[in-house]
Amino acid sequence: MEKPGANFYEQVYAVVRRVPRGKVTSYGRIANILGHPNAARAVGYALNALKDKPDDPTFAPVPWQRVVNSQGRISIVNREHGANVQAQILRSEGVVVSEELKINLKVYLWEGLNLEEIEEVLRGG
DNA sequence: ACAGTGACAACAT
DNA sequence: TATGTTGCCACTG
Repeated sequence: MEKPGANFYEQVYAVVRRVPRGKVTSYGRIANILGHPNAARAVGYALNALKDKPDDPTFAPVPWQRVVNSQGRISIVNREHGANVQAQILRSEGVVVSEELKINLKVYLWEGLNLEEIEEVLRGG
């Protein structure tokens, strides 16, 4: 077993790994899927913690770039060569990101998970 | 045990 | 549309 609290992070990662290439979702939607409707900030915190994890080879990569805020806007400021890193990665996946770092959720919003899939995630998948 | 922190979200101006 | 404010939560020292 793991310590209780850390499980939330793993659940967040499990959900994000299900977001397909070319689609995006929001911090709040992930929190909702996990049954914590008001834990959007914690989701962001969990993704931020990824910076310390990639070293572990048993840790499957998480497509963190597919998570944006409820307005469909990128919430990170990481820049490289004058362009937002997250925006560049998303564009490489086929997602149209405007100059203002906005994404049309009407087009690129991930449908989410059905009940069965959610239970699977909560079980640790 | 407890106050501080952050990749949010909803609401009020 | 653009700020500013408030509520939330898991994690950390």
